[in-house]
Amino acid sequence: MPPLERNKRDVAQRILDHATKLFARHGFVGASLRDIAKAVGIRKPSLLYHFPSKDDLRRGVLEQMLAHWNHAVPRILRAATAGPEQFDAIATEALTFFREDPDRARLLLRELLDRPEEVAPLVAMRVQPWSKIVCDYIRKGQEQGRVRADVDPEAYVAQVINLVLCGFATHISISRVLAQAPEEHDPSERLLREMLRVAKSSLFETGPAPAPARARPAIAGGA
Amino acid sequence: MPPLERNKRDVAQRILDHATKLFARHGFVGASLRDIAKAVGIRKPSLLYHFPSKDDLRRGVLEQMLAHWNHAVPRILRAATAGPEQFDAIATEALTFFREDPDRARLLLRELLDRPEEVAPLVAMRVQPWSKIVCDYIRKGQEQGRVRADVDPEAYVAQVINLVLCGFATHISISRVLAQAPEEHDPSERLLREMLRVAKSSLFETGPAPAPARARPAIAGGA
DNA sequence: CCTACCGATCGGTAGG
DNA sequence: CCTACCGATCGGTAGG
Repeated sequence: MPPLERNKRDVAQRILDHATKLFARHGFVGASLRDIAKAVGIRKPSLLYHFPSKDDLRRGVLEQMLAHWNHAVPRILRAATAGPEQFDAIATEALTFFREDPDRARLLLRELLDRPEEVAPLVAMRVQPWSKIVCDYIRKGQEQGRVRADVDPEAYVAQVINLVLCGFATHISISRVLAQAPEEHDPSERLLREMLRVAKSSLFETGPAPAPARARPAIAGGA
Repeated sequence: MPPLERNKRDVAQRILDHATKLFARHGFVGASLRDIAKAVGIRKPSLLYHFPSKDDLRRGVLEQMLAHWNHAVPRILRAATAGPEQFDAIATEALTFFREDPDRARLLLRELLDRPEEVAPLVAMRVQPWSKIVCDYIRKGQEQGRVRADVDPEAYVAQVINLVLCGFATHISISRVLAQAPEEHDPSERLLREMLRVAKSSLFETGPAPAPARARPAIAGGA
């Protein structure tokens, strides 16, 4: 690639990054092209050379985030072979995506609020493949009796998405609601642990709770 | 109250209602005073007579919503004496608040995203009293062995708030993600049921499963 | 990548 | 409650 082309791509990348942050923080209408350009260190018309309109920039930001998600999915699914331990692995992996940058959750939530008709199918398309896999595992787990019979797989996945998305997007605010005791240092740790616990215990037949030692002979479980 | 005063209040009320809807749909910056005034059927300067600035209008909208919430709380807490059946009652009651008008969830979520520092303490103040009560019931339930020992009461309440708030705010979008089978009529029913199930089964020691009848003598509990 | 400029729309005011 | 008007800022263009 010629150095000029490379340079152009770098600038576009920096624009996308700063736009992501400002859209997430102030919303699409709340973040002006001037502000974004200033954050990048260029003038507004220069920004409009890379992205012909504000809406083009918005789509670019959304696409980049979904592309990042696509990149994280294989790593997530590699850990998905069901069972309580694997659940922790897949969950931790999925949480990492938003933990890396909470602006992702905020941006996605804003887009879902601002343009449901446009964004929902876009998200659905990206979610469907791994949602399908997770649902299949849930159903298999139900047949084996590991997973609660009353779980509605698709609806369960939707709830977990809600939990994670909203949890990260508002975790600052919700932390404060929680932090009535000001001596607490990082309430988000507590919130994250409980988020995981809720998702997990509502899925599996029996939680990891210390079973009341009913003196049951150990069973050599099949794979 | 003189008829002129009464008329003024009615107009202010209609302004608040339309502002709530438009703020919820397009966000605070995305909804202009002109649009709101037009929806009410008056001109912009007339609107500014009732609410001196756009920010005054925003605070008015937020206050009205929190006031509505305060009005609903006693009804909710009346159903709160813990136990699996009461859980359904209190949950249904709480859901009614957002079901009456999903714009409430959208508005609150937007405010939490736009102005976390300002809104979080405001919400915390309104949530604290009943959150405290619910947490006490959870702890009592834990002592009695009805509620899972590994539940973190405050964090659990935060997760349920997330679940409900985000669930209603984005239920249109999330429904579409779910509705891969187009023959489904109302996916929101499925989502709501699963939302309730997740909240419930992650709280109680054993789900609504037939308890193994341990023939425990009834205890006349003191206050 | 810039300066200079465009019409449109924003929240808000004057004055009645 | 209105008409008329304000400066500021918006997204976007011309032209280099």
